[in-house]
Amino acid sequence: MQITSKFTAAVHILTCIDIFDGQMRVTSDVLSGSTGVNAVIVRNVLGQLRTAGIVETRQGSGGAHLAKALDEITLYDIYKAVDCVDDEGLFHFHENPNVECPVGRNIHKAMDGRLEAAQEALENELKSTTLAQVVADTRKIIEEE
Amino acid sequence: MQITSKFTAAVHILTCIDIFDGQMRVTSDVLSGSTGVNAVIVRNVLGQLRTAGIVETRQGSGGAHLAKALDEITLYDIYKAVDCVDDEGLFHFHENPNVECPVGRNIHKAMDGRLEAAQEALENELKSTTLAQVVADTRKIIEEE
DNA sequence: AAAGTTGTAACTTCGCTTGTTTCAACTTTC
DNA sequence: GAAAGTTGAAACAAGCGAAGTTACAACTTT
Repeated sequence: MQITSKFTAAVHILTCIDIFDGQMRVTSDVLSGSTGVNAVIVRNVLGQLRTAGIVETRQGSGGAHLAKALDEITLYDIYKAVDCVDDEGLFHFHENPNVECPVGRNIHKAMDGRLEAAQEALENELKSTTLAQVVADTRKIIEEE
Repeated sequence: MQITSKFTAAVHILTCIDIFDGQMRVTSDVLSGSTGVNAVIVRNVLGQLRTAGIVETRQGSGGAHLAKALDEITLYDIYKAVDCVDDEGLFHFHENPNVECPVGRNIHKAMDGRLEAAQEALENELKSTTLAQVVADTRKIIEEE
């Protein structure tokens, strides 16, 4: 099992927008070309990022722009925006533990806190990284090529 | 996307083995009854846990037993045993970034370290929790019922 | 008015997770 | 040693979600 590639695609998309905005009109077609992700999927991702207040797009005119400063966008913001995990959480509990069994009816309670803590550890790490860092690294690697 | 329920099922299974071993023969049927998970799946999970050196099972005789002390089994050991994530890692990178594009051919390098750090944060949290803690909590909740 | 772009819905494809069926190999018990 | 119960494993089916695809209305710019 893996976290949807929409997440890495979204980071890629935002990095492109930052780097190419001003030089060209960054349309969903351009972004599809760079990411290798279908243009409709790109537009879906852009839609989710727009809902989250991370980018600005408009029908007709074409070209996406960042709606926030790079260092105000964390990887967690992006991860949340593209719905990597739903309300159920990262871990999928087996669905029919037997309530007739003392373990079956209590295992959920015994585990939930620990599963949440693990998920939180992941998310805190994502919160501590900003898009500014990723873009800076990308620019640096490009310059060193 | 979610981490396979085999993980929580495995923890449930191990908890049952610890609590019921001695009182009854803890067969895959018994475990299937408590977890609500198909008995064949239970046997698969037990097989993975056996490969990892966490439980002992034998053909014919029936009944699983723990192969280690409770406090020597971490949630991470179980998570690894049941193959929650493969070698690719927890995050799924979009597969065809365009190497003609400076961002496309470098985004992987720019992100990989940070994705690994996030995954590690999750796994470290799982490493810090032992089955002993989960079983202790489960017993406590049962007593308080 | 024409051309290009976004937003969205409906459908398809593919792979993964879980369940199911089946059966050989093994152990215990009578 | 035969019967009953259990494990291990393979093969197949069903269901679900991710990603791609097609199609088109709404919008902007020229």
